[in-house]
Amino acid sequence: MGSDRLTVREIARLAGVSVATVSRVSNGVGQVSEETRRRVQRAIEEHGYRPDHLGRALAAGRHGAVGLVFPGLSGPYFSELIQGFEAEAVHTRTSVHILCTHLRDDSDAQVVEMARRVDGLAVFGGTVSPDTLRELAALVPVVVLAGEGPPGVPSVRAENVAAATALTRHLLADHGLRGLVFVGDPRNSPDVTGRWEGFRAAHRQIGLPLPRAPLRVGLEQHDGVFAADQLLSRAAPPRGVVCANDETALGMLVGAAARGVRVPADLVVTGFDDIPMAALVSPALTTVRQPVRELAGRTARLLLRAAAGETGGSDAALVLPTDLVVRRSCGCPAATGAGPATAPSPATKAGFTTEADRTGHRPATAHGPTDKHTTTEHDPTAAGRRPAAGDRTVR
Amino acid sequence: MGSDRLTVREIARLAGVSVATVSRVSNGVGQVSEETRRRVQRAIEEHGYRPDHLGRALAAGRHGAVGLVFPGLSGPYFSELIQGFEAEAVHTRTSVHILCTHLRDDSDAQVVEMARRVDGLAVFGGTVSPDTLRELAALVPVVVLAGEGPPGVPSVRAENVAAATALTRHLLADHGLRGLVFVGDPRNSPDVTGRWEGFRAAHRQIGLPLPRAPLRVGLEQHDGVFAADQLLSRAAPPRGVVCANDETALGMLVGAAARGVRVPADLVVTGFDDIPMAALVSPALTTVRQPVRELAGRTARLLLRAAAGETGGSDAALVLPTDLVVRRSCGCPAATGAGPATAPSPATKAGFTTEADRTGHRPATAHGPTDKHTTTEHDPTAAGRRPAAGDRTVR
DNA sequence: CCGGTTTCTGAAACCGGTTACCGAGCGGCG
DNA sequence: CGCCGCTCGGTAACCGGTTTCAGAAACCGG
Repeated sequence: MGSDRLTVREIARLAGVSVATVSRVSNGVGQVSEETRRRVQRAIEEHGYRPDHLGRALAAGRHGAVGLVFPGLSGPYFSELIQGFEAEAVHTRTSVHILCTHLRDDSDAQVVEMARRVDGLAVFGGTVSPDTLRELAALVPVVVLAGEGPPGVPSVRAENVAAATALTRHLLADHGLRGLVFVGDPRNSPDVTGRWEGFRAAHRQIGLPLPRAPLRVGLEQHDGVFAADQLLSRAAPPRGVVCANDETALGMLVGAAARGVRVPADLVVTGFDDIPMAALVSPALTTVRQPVRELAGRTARLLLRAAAGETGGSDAALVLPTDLVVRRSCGCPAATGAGPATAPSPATKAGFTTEADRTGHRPATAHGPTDKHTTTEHDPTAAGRRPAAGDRTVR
Repeated sequence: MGSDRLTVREIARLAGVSVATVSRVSNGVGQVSEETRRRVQRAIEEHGYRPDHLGRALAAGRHGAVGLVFPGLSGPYFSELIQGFEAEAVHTRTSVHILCTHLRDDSDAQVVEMARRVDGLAVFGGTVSPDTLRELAALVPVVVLAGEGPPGVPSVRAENVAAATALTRHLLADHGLRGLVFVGDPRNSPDVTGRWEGFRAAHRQIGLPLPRAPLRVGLEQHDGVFAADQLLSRAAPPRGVVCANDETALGMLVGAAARGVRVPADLVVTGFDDIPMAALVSPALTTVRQPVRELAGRTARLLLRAAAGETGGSDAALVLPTDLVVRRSCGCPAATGAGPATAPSPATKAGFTTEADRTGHRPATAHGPTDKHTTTEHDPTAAGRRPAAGDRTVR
């Protein structure tokens, strides 16, 4: 009558076998005669037995979970990233623990705490200190997402510097703009740092004096509105702004519209990321397309492999290619399928993307500037994003 | 020389005590002499020992984790919700597992699987079938977030029906609009269902024929742009739209602007949620404010208490009050602090919110229509959202 | 000096699984 | 008929903690 909670031993008693046999049947390993298997199977189903995750995890020495650390959820970029990551993880029956460090000062300790509950950790670039990152890497496999880790820690990110350079050169050289302002805080994240670097590099390459300090604002849409208020109330408002991401740029558009400032006639605005709205606003946003879903997928797969104990984990930094997407907000005419009014920046390879179907593959061309740690690959399984008709993409 | 991995037994050996003593010291429970405590403490610190989470969890019969199930991450609403939930959980050293069910057909099985790895589950309304919900509730404590659960399962949601009714009545009665279109899919989530219900109720109350079927689109900004394309290309475009959320409404604004349709002169647009951008666009969006952060916090606290084994869990449905926020997109003049041009809908209590400070408390007035399961409370610890200057809020 | 507390510590059971190892039973073959 | 090898299934150790229980030592009042 010791029919307490449902455990292996209980099921074993009910089926008249040993715990080893129950475990063998429930896991489908080892040799069990057909007759015994059936008997055990029946006992399992009859009582709705499901092995306890903790016991199993303890025995296996594996949590069956990975962690995802990010600063906070702002905008489609993070949403997409998290969803992509989660989708990949759930695919391998691994659960995902999240940790938002945003605005928390004791976050490093919490990340370390989390590291003890998972088999691997994906850390968004810039969310934890390098020291802590090393400490984590000593505990569990770690992959840095959208940033670079210390030596030995693999990372996955999108190319930012060259893309930002090309974008800025397009404004400086092709449109002849001067006095551009960068909107975003480079200290915010490695992504923004890279974009700011590219912004400066373009000025250097063209032979212009280095730009002024960036307008340090957050990455959300209302931050862009705020930035517009700041910039457009100046005595001499800038003729163009390079925003750290699309949200900010969209906010800038809204702020400009509220003041009657016309884009691109009075003010040129560019974004970064190519979120769905970027193609839908008017004027459509000139921006840089980032393969967010693939970024997330790659990170997840890399991490899951490492978490599963596969030692063949590359410690390389994976850099995914990005595309400059030229639309109207930079002052270019609406694309009609004909060539651009001005030649694209010489540092980039120009090309047109025609309407591609949902599963269309993007060609696996290696991106230009790569350092020795940099690999550029293409994953044919990742679904490409459908470019809006009429987009002109420059790589 | 058996200095293998760091376990209690290993530390016990090193400190020359028993495992029980190590456990006592590391947990700070029981009686341990000062001298022994120091010796054990030293061994722990010297080797950087931290008890394994799995072993501890197995012994305690508690995972130290809760799950959060939601359809997908779209827009600030979900972001805010998740961040609020996570913040509350991390506060009690509980980790958060996430599961996006979006577009996955086998999600019910995955939710059940997740239930075996956590001490409690917060399930977003409409993401799992009622049957599965009951199954889950038998396994672990469950709280339904933004929706209603089966009897015995507590839930937390914001008031939708009355708010949507008031909003729609405002358009119908105060602005005299007819032929309104509801933009959003009521099957999408309980929230949208409630808003659609309120939309219909307002027509009924005014004595108008029931409105046509809603324009079924998603909840993201680009869905709103799509909806604008659909509606504005009709032979007789509607004079007003009630959008299921602010994102859609913002997209509608963008789509209207692209076609030269003026809001509110040619088209009246309203939203729902009062996300930060709603007050910043022009015209500023008339919408309904929802206490998202509090929604998340309440849910989390309710769940965490239940997960900790406290039996005093109320199985009530908690309904948080919402505010109608009248701005310009409905056709009302810019608020100047003076009275409204037209009287607010008689079903609602009108009032002005002046600039409140960040920690300002909202008065704990009970909301009108409450059923027997409904409680309306006010949590003084939840930070209020700062209303934009000039907003007119109606409750 | 002695019985009774109180304080401290350790051995061992337990949480719920997995699995190494071993022995029993059986069929086939020399 | 005896031996070998294979299949099947059970015993017990183990994963890494917590906790019960009992015993030893110290302490106290009478």
